[in-house]
Amino acid sequence: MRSTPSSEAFPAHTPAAAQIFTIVLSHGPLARAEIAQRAALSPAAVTKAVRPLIETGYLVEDVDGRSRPGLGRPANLVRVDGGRALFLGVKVTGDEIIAVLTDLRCRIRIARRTPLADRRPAGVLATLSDLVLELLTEAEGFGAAVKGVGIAVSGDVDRAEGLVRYSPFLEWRDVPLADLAAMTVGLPVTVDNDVRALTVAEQWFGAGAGLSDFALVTVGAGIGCGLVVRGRVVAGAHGVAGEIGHLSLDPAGPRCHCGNRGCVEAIASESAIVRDVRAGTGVDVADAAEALELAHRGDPGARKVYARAGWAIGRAIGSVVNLLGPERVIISGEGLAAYDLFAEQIRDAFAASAFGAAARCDVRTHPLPFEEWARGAAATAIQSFIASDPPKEPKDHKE
Amino acid sequence: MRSTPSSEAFPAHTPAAAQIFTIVLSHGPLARAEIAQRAALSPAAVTKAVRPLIETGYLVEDVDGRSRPGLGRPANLVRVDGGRALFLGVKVTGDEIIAVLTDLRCRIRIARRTPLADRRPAGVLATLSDLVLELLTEAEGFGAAVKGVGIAVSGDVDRAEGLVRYSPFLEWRDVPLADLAAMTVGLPVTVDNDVRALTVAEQWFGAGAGLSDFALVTVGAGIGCGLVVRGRVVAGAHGVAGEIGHLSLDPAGPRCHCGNRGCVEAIASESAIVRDVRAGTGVDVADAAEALELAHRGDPGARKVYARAGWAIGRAIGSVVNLLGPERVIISGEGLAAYDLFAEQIRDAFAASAFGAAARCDVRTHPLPFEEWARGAAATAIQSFIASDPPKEPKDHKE
DNA sequence: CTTCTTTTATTGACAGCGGAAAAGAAGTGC
DNA sequence: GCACTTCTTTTCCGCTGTCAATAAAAGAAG
Repeated sequence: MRSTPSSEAFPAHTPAAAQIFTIVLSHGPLARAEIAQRAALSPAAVTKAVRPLIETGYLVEDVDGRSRPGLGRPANLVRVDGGRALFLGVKVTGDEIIAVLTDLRCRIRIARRTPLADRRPAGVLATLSDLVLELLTEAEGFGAAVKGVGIAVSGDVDRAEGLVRYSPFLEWRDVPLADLAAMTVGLPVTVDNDVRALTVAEQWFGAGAGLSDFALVTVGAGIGCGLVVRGRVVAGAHGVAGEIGHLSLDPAGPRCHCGNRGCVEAIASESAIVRDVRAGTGVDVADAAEALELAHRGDPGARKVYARAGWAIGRAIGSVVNLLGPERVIISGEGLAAYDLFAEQIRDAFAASAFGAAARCDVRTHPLPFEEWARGAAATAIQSFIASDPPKEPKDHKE
Repeated sequence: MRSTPSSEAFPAHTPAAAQIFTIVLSHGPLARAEIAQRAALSPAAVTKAVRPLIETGYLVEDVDGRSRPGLGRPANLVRVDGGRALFLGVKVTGDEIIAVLTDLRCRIRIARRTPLADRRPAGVLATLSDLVLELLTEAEGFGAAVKGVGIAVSGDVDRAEGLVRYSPFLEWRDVPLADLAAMTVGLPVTVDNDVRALTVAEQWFGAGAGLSDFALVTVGAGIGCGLVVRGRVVAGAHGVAGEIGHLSLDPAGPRCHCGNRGCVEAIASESAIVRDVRAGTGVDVADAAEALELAHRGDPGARKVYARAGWAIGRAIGSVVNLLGPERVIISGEGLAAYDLFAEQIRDAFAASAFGAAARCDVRTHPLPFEEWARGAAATAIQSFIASDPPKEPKDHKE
């Protein structure tokens, strides 16, 4: 069976051990006693679960970790040894592939991007494999094995099956990407929707760490949303969830490619902003960057467009908050470059639409460098590795 | 401790046993083998978990239950003995209290309603206690003990604490209703938001049985929504969730009491419909029933108002579906009396706004007699009883 | 400097849950 | 009656996590 080279499995046989590891992963060095509290387990159980993880090197005792200068015996802190394992994260967009090599703590060691010539599955797979193999050879210098590969694709993705059901940008339908990729790279492969992948990264290593209910809103070429409810990323019964971009906010608004009017994406996506800035100012801006510059130079027409985008985003966040009551909403994405232009409108529109106690929700931003999407993919690989929630193993194709 | 008379606890000590009981409760008579499948347990585990439940009388073997006329040994079906325990469900509205006595399968045995003179906590509590005690004496004829009381209140309710944080209709703030009621009735009391309570009833005994992801939309005096994600009712980090009524659909729409424009409630609630029918027809209809009659008689102005309400409801459902991807949406509530007037618009607006695979969601209606809200409250009591998720016990006030 | 208090960590005994395998039970078809 | 199938139960067993007791590592108190 388990034919992958050097693939001793992760020694968290029990769900509790995986939970403990995840807690330590998200919350830095921790005392066993505190782990016990957070996991609602007895200290003894923690000791026993931690031991094999230390013996295999996934956890280490923090030597200088002497905390609590007050009473009692000081705690022996435990943390995850990031260098113990490596992972690859790959984000496939319509015109390029971004790949990162991360450690077990999802810290990026190397990042690479390659333009994508051919969007068809075979073409993507070829480019992807080259990039992955390149990173795999480079990874050899880091003294740890690569334990898994995560791939993030926008669209309707079935993670359990490793199947890309439909991706509009790539024009794919029912591509068994996990199996295909696993065959060429010889490692376990996890495939997930890009926004959900980013949400996992945020949940474990970012602004959502420790929260059981939060939402991640991405603003950029599209408007996306990842949802975490009771500590789990929402995937929806049909693999579709968080489609915040097509909430319709104004029946008199601009037409959207989805057929409706006044969708958030039809108002606040990059292409919508470029279109509206052109129409509103007469200046023939070529892309989002130029539109942004025009607004930053103070052009009132352009600023108005951004203000409206902020209104739409704030309204959309209000809808999410009213429906799910998250503890926090994290706004991220390339669109944050324009944040100063619509921060106020987002806040106002959110405050106006949030109902009752939902308004207590903490709305904040989190910058998102371009490798972040690929890092999200790596996070899903780490998640699969820990859960031993078997990703697509190279060989056996079970059903 | 456990001082409640005749309160031998429910003998499902393990989560698995509670899960098994819930499965049998929702899915009628079942063979142990099928229970094992649904619960992802071994048949042996089911046998062992079922035995004490049968010994205590909560489950019974269906004598005539010989299924599967085909091959193999016929199954011995097991079902919940509804008559083994009784529960009370109470719904508190602004001007009346509705109470039902149900059995363990949440079938209504008696229903009562009493007008409410005084909305202040003390007044409500007095009326509620009278009604509950009346039902408790009547319950003595049914040969089973009442095991718990559920109370449903609209607004912001913290079920874990049994606390009504804020109820606009009652003008309550931070009323520890569960403790207060438990003291006067001497039984465990569960307090929950009314829509969530109804959602529990739907999840266990109604159109949501067996589904892990669905939404319940109630149309009536207000527009509410209960959400079930991965088999659990969503309560939100701050106790607010499913506030579908204040999704804003049209910035040019009618003003809502929440301060916004074009909220679903400002278009499709009973009061909004009455207001708009008056304005649109010139007929001074007194209430929703008259408005409905006018529309049913074919008045085009009135019909238009209902059509617009249908549009708003369909849009709201579309938003829920885009965000959460439920398997099914159940439309219910007193507003269903007008369903023939806006069914088409709901369907169309939903279809137009649902994105991609989310459109596969099954949207259906489910009638809702007036006692149903109280039945929802009883369902929460049953849920607390099974989970032994301790509701508010009469005596000890821990924390 | 010794002793007490406080908190953390570990150990070993133990209970209980759930699985595997095998046997038993209750039918149909031949 | 016999073979076959499927459901149910029994027995045994491993494993997980709790409990209670103990060790360990400090500061505080006298």
